[in-house]
Amino acid sequence: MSSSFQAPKGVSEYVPPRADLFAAIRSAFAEQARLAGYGYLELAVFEDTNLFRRGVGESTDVVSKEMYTFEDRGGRSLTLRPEFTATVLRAVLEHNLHKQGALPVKVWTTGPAFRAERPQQGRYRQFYQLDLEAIGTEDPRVDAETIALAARWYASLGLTQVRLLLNSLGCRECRPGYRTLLQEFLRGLDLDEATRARIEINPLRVLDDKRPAVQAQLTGAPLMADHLCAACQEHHDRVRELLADLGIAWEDTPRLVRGLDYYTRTTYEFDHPLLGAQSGIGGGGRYDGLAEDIGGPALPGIGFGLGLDRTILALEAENAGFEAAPRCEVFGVPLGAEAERRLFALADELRRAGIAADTAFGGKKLKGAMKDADRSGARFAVILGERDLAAGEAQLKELATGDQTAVPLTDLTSTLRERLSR
RNA sequence: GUGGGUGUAGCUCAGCCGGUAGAGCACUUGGUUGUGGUCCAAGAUGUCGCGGGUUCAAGUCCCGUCACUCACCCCA
Repeated sequence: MSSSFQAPKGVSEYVPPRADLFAAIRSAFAEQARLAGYGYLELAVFEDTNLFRRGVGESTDVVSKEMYTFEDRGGRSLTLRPEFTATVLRAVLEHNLHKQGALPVKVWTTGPAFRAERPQQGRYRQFYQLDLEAIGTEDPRVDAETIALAARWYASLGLTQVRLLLNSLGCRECRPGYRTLLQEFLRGLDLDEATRARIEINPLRVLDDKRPAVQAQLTGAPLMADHLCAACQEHHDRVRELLADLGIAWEDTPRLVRGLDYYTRTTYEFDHPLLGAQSGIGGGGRYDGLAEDIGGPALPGIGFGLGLDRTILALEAENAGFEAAPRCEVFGVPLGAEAERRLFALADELRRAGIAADTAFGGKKLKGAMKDADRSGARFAVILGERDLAAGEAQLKELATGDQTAVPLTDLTSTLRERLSR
């Protein structure tokens, strides 16, 4: 019997044991970020609507039809963040992080984002991302560093089928000319009305249309890769050289375009072949004009957003074997009130020693408490009854093998620590 | 947002041409007065997603609605 209510349409929620996996992969990312010198940010979940209008771009689908926008009691227009980069950059500028220390400012954050799309597996109205940004330098080494960080994280989770799709979208010097060239080409094709409208608003997007009928017509389309200016070409070559130095594989994907207007130069996507239509598990790129677009100084930057929901799905699809640390290693089975007190204290002592411990609650009989021990996933059960108390010992049972030995009560913690490390 | 598919026990699902709801797993209890997982026996569990309609009778047919899901679109 559930209540009269359910979570709003398309909101992804996690409960144990899946939520424990969710927390564990986020912790694994935090460690990667720390090792590479990225600081943590805790930020606003909603913003002035204009931040996204100007940052993400009016011509994008995200801004034009997918934002959760509302008016607060003071009549201000606010929007639940549909992505992280605009918020992170706004916060970095607002808190003057770019003036306080060395550039680039290296930061990361995580949490929910919101888009009003029709939900399906891997696409939710409330979804979760990891976001990492390096702000304040054009050095191609930060492009490679951020890409490598994401790739190392995927690898640390045991994922082996993640593909890195790489492209360069040029800059304010070379893209306008290419854009015009592409528009001229596209106008000559046989396309539906919505796509023709897109040619005028956001022509690059037409390139990664998935429909075969459209792709077939695109074979001779001009590509950004053939029209990069000298500086962008040099930058792109350097990034690829650095990735190769690190042994990170990628696929040059000249048709790759991302749906957010701010991207310049390096643009990429992490893709997982087992996830169907929602195969993009992460993506990012450089946004050298974004800071100015939102009214700030000229500060180049690069970063990515990685989807936690889709990463969980990828882990499950690959059966990757990454597991959260166990919630219980030792389970106390008490028989009687005195044993309950002693094992309650033992659990506390074990936890202080860094060992996950739990005990049966509710005055269960031996059989029921042993069943709880089994279900807890613990390696060891500590059984304590009148007889054992009288003898000053407890029964230590290894659940997988059934081997049971008596251990003096005073030696329990040290014995468990020793046996668990084997 | 567009076009399909599916909603039956905690989970996975069966349920024929409308006739008053089932299986496996999980769960509870017992076989075991101090031993789980295996085995044996017994038991409990459903607003058949929700609302309306047709009918003597609806899980089954019709309409609506909600949720999930597949593709497009979008992107994480």
